[in-house]
Amino acid sequence: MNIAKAKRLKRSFFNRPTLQVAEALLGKVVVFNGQYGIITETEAYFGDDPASHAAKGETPRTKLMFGEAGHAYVYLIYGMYYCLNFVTEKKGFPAAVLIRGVQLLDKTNVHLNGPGKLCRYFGITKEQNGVDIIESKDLYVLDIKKTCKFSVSPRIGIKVGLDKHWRFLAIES
DNA sequence: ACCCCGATCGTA
DNA sequence: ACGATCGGGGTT
Repeated sequence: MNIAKAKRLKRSFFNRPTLQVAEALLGKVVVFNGQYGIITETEAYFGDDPASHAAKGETPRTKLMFGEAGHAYVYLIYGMYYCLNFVTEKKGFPAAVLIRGVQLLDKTNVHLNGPGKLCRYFGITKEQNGVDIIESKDLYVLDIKKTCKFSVSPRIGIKVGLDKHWRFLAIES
């Protein structure tokens, strides 16, 4: 895996239908402060889906989901865990992809399975909320041009929108 | 000012 | 199965 030659994902990658982005992010590498994680699990939240934070309209917290694609949306959940999302689709349309799991590049035996574990290990907090991952020197995603086999399922930890199979899980090789 | 609850996780 | 822990957002 030639990380050194890998290029960052451009805004156009994120500025398209959220389900496409959620699927395409599998196998890409999220980078934060020199730490590398191969994305293994994602979930899509967009439009008027009742499970989305933005379902009831734009608020101070959710305004990022309505903003330009390619920004980080980080929120605190259950008073103790942060969750990392990447905003997708055109400005004005609320959408984001939740990063639920990564495999560490340099510790292949460590699998951070769960959005809270991922942020805790990487040290991602509210500080990263709103970061432009196309321009940031600290937080971005590398395109290693790998296509993944994957399965889909309902999203985790929600009580509504369970009819939508918008969770994408890379199949172990 | 108050109340409810959540895109989770570790322990039991 | 359940408790920890706290901010967002709606209601009084």
